[in-house]
Amino acid sequence: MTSKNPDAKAPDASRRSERSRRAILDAALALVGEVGYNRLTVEAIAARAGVGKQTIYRWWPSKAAVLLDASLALSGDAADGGGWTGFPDTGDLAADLKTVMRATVDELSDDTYAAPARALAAAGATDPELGARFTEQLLEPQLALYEARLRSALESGHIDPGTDLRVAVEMLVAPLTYRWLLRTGPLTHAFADEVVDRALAGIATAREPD
Amino acid sequence: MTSKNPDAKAPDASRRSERSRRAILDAALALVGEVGYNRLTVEAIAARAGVGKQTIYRWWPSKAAVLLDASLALSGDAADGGGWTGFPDTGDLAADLKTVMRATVDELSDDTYAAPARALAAAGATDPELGARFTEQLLEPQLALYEARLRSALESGHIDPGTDLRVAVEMLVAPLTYRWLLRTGPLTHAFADEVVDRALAGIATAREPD
DNA sequence: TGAAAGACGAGACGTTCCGGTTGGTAATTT
DNA sequence: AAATTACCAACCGGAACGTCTCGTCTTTCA
Repeated sequence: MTSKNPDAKAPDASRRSERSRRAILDAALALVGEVGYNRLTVEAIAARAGVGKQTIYRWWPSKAAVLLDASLALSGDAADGGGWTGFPDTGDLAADLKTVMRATVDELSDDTYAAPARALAAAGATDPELGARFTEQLLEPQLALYEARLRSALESGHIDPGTDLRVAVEMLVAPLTYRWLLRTGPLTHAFADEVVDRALAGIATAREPD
Repeated sequence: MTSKNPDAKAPDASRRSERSRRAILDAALALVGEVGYNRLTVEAIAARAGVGKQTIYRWWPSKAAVLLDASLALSGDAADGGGWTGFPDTGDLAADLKTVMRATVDELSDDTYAAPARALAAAGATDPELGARFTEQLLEPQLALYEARLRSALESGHIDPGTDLRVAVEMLVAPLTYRWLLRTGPLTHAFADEVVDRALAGIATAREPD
């Protein structure tokens, strides 16, 4: 597992088959939605993709890594397509946050996107190395968008200057993720709105600036 | 796996060996701390406990179920021992919450307790049935304690009467769990304090009552 | 008190899947 | 044209699964 073959022939990336790569990622996404992460096997991915197992093992160290790449490609496609890249900034912080967090609720309720994300979050919780990559590559970019929006609000005086923005971001995002992963309650737009309102009350400046 | 044998002879619980049961739970807890959840096997649990595999399969449907029972026993022991059962209620809500949440931070940083909890949370995220039992039997009792304390504060006028206490509880607990599971930052007493202060600001009454 | 029932420890069994390897094929480079 | 290299397919030991069969021991009941 951990021991690398010293004669490991570094594969030539320039000769890599893009067709196979896409087929593998697509198959992984489809299968994790059908059978779940635990029953997901490299063999099944290879069979579904019409690919030899070796082709998978050549380019990825584990099924978790395959799924991470697949999710990255998925979110990349979403960004290229209709999805937003930047955070809305209409000047109304609460409204902007609700817009995004409602969209997040919808996303987490859609199994096409949620199944692999859930699988990765779970796998990352017990596998520190994978968890680090998951958090860094998928989660942090999202959190950075929130933080940028909050910084904008802070600079325009809507947020208490003493606020730790990182903590503020997590207080917004964590309740949603918590309910989603642990299923402690329904994940609704109303819940998202309530979280935004309560969290903002905790960091807002007492009066409207200017 | 899922199909139950129709001729499944229900084992007679009254004849169950308490000695074996404890040995199995202890072995499961010890092993999950040593090798982690992924490498935890039923065979190893049986060997460590000095027990036949069948004895495990007779009483539990999966290794996850074993670990859940083990964790329940663990938290039960903690409650019987030095642990607190009721929530502190000194009249100072913020102080009481910080006391408990700092203790939670310490608990989540201690691998004896955290390793099985992390494994269960992860397994429950992908296995809805297990997740439901985990949430219901381990999580909800904890959340209920928080909610009771908040209700006390609400009745004594320290909290806005319009507050949804359930949401308030999750806004307190979720950030801690989030950092713990996803490792987005250090899990410290300072973080717990900050969360309490910010969350309370969002639900506190504007002035001290009476 | 003796026999039946049932849980127990130990471990063999067939299955599934893993991770790695080999062989033959197709495609690109030289 | 020849060599290189990724590709697909197939096969191999090993690990763990879940089921099962023993012989032993305790409990229950006739």
